[in-house]
Amino acid sequence: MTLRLFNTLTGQLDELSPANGGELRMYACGPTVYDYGHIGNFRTFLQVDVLRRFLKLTGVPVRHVMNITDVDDKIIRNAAELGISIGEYTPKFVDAFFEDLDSLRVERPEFIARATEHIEKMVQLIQRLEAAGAAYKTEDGSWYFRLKSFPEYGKLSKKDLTGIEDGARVDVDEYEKDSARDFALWKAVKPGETSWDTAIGRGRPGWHIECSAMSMEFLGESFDLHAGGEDLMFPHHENEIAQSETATKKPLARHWMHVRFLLVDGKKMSKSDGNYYTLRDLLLKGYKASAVRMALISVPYRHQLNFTFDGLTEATNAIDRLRTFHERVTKAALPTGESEAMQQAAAKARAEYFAALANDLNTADARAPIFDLVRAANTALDKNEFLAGDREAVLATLKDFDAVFDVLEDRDAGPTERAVAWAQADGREVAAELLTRQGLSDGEIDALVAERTQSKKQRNFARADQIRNELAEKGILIEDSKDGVRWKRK
RNA sequence: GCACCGGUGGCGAAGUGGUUAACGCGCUGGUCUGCAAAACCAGUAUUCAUGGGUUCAAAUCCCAUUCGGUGCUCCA
Repeated sequence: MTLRLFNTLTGQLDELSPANGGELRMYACGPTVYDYGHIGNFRTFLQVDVLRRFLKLTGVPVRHVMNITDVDDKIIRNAAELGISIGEYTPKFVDAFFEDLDSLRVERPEFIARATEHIEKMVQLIQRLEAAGAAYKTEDGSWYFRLKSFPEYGKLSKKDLTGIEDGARVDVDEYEKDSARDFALWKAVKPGETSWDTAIGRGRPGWHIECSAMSMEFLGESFDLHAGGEDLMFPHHENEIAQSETATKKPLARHWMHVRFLLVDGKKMSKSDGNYYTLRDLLLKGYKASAVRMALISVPYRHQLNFTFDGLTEATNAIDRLRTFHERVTKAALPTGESEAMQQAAAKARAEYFAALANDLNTADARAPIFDLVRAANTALDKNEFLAGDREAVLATLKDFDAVFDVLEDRDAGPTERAVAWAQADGREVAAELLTRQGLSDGEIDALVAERTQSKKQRNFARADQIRNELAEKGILIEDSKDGVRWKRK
């Protein structure tokens, strides 16, 4: 099954497959590590995760590179305010970023490329551009890309810049540029700023050059897919194309994927509007990492997603349904044999699931057949028509579902515990409820559940209900079934 | 201002010319249960922002209106 993915460059759904057979080589823009990641960042990384997981599920090996921008204006500014170097400033946020990715179960790209570790490659690329007549140095020692040297500029974002007059938006600090739209490749050193002493002078890289240099380093001069948030389309990706293609005379990437911004409560997220959330904020409000993952994944990447707390609750409950079902199918005592109906239902769900994802990663559509299967199987289980031979077929379909969604197994305690530990270490307030929930060990719960079962046998329902209520207060829910008692953490 | 995207049940969200408008959450009633929970069953949009048009046929195409969002500048 071949994935048909919207290609920003062509404006249509194009099949995505490795140009040279073998690995699919992709580059996805990563974070600028000047602060903790917010849910908008993570929507993009999660959607790219969906993409790479689906590729792997369909048998396409992936060579995925993500950059870490660990030098830029904001980082320099923030570090300066604290009176420390950028090398002292960024590690905390790099670590936090990867911890958050782990919490959200985002797979690690095969390669992580840090801007500050590839300065030399960037310098070489700028020299190459200079040789091609596309880069020039200004009096202060900065280097710029000459936009006029790349007539195709704007082909990705479909912008026609020919009609835009120079001077309309000239930045007064940049009067030395040949043209107002020429963009920086290298910024001359300023007093007190981090800089590198290089063949093209002392300074630091412009933002766009790192991606051109590092994608070339890890993926070659032309590769299969380049992805990122929609905001990066212009100017960032447009500039990457200009730099790379001018230097190599080859298409940078055949396929471009852009993830739409999310809204929070119907508005663009911003700190001043008070609707700005990091992953940690949500975990500390008691939401599960899996629910955040589910909520951010369930709306297809090309659609605006309106993030709300109701949406997180919905995701939480949907996951509960799936997990409850998964456990039921796994553990139920079943009559021997195979039922034609269930075999077919599992196969149909699987086929529809794959078809939905292959159609431009339609995650919303992909969920539907899985829930259809859950209902059909629950019904069969209730009627004792679900047979032992059906278990494998249904679990196989769930496994394919989870290969992309990755929410079935309850691993939510870890991220929440980490968030709590981080908040306490950081001197932040932690809700008491969150702490009490962590108060009971599995063994203690098992003991209480056993006592309740015993009480029930003795028809001491008062004691049984008392135990159930006590556990409920601590976020533990009990469910009696014909296959025994099970409990789960809310 | 210019450009783009979208308005589908209480909420989220599929579906982009043709069976009873997926799926999830929620809500109501029922079955099951000592009571719950889970699960299942039934109900919950005669209708897809509004008005007009094209067509044998439109949520799906066209026009207008309206509302919301985004981009044009750092931003995932």
